Amino acid sequence: MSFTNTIQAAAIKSLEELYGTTFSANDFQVNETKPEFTGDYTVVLFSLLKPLKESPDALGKKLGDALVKNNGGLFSNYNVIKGFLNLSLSDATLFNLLEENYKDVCFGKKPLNHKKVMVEYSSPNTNKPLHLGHLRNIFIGWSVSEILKANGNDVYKSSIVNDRGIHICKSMIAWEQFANGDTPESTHKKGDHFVGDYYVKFNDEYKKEVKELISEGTIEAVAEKEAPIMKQTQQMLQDWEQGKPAVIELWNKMNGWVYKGFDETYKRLGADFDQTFYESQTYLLGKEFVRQGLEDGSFFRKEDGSVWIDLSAASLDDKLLLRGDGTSVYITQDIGLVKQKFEEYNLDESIYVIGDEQIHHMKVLKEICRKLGMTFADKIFHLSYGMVELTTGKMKSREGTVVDADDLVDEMVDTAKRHTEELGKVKDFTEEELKELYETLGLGAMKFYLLRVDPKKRMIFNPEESIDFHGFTGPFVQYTYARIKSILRKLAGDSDEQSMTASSRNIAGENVLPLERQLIIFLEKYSNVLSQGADELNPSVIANYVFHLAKTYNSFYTEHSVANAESEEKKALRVQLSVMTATIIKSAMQLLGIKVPERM
RNA sequence: GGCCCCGUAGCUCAGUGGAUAGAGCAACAGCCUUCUAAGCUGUGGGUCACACGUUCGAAUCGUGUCGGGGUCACCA
Repeated sequence: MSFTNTIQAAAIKSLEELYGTTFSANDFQVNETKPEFTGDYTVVLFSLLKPLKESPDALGKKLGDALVKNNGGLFSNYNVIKGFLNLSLSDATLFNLLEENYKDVCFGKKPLNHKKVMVEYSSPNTNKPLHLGHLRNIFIGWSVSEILKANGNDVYKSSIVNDRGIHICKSMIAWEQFANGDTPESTHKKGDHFVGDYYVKFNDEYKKEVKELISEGTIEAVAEKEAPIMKQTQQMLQDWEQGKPAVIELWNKMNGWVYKGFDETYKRLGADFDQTFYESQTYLLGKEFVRQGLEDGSFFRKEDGSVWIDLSAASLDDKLLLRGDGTSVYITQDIGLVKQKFEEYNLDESIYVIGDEQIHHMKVLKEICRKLGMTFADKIFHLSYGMVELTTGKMKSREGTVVDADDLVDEMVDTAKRHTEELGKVKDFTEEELKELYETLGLGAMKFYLLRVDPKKRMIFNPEESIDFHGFTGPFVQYTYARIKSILRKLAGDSDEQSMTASSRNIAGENVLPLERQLIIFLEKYSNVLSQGADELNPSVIANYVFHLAKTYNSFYTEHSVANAESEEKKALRVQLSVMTATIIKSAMQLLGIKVPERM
């Protein structure tokens, strides 16, 4: 229960004693007091005035008096401005809050819900390397998984690899025709980039052939179908489905190159999966499923042999499930996979991290499951996130405006290196330590940048201005952490951390200063933010919180000294505040997949 | 055209019923002999797209208009 709720419960109790009727949480609001007013929490009185036939001032005074008197010193005093009753917490309350929170955060409080959830994310095609869009997807998927875990759920991270289909054959054909036996090893290229180059090569060649045919008098639509390289590709897809050994061998070889490249990138990004599904397997499940559905009359066949489902009941159009020639379409494998997921893992929820362009697709998938009486239809959740666009418009691979994931990471790590060298604070670091620090900072900046925005919203990335290292950024938060650790290292010289953080209870005589008060109250909110992040499946909630926490600490830090505090008691309090802040920063950043350095 | 999402400072974004709408960047002015200046403090910057409505109270809820995007494939 959050502290706001505690206060509301106290207010309800007081109101009931004062007026002899019952009240509920919906009758009035309790908020945090705005900084320009005195107080910590505010009871908004307006909604109570009419039913109680009171004036704002009279009600404020009655309720304020009662709250101060009846809660064992919870509040020190109050003030009433217009319809707002502002309550100030007593120092004793603040110490208690800190103490309780300290125990929860530093020694762990396990939340209650215990759902089995699968989070599917990344889901790349094996014909080209990962790009900026994948990065947003990967960071959101990974972070949401960790946030759900931190709230006590069993989470399986999964990925579906789109490893078959005409687009995969395109890069295969191009390699066969133009590579002269080159490999990633022989060209010293990362496998996914190597294969991606042949995908581009295919498109160049295809365009050339179409143009040639048109110049020979073929009309465009025909030329597009008749271009020799396209016909060869279609033939290859058929050969693949029939399992022709040479094609399968090539397919395995090239996908192997791509996986090696992906693994490298995932490793660097810190992304991991408990289960990887392959479309080359799930599409067979889907086909089998369609066969059954056709038998029991859930689906129908048109004259050309294609198979459909009627979704008019959900006011959607008929949906194609299998082509006339028996090959499967995009949604066919999805149906196979959804069934497999729920049957094998007994899930309470299956979350798909997919772009918002596929909202309709996911709606259709859900509707198909529902129509087929699959009980898990309502446990499918599409976590749709907005596309990442560039200031110059959309990313298009054909126009070469795609921001490559590996390139961007390299660039960020380089920038981190440059900044660090300019500041020159870690000259005593070894090569290894420096390398690690640059990765921590570069990736931290990038992840924070992509996660601080609400996933649902589209976001715009300006490739000209590189991602910042100042202000509302990962490195800002990392820096705050490093500064705290620096203080604690110095203090650890005279006493160990245990006794440093022992207790602030014996400082009751001291006044808690405004900046200390602010920190204590802000720290208390963390557990709420955690559950909010899980409820909304939204890492940006965490990112925003941890930034404000760091900001609050920095203000405190510049005003008050920890090591040279006015008294030993003050020092104990400030050490405890520092330890708490560092612990929460580390934990929150971990949920975003961001490491924090001891020094920077 | 139908359905869905979005519109808040010059830019990138917070803020889903409460007080004078906030941050970061950019601009300007200050702060390092004291725990790390990747920091802190301050100044300027707003018709919360527009209109009407609901409410004691609306950026937030409802309706409509305008503007931007997505989608409605035998592409994935």
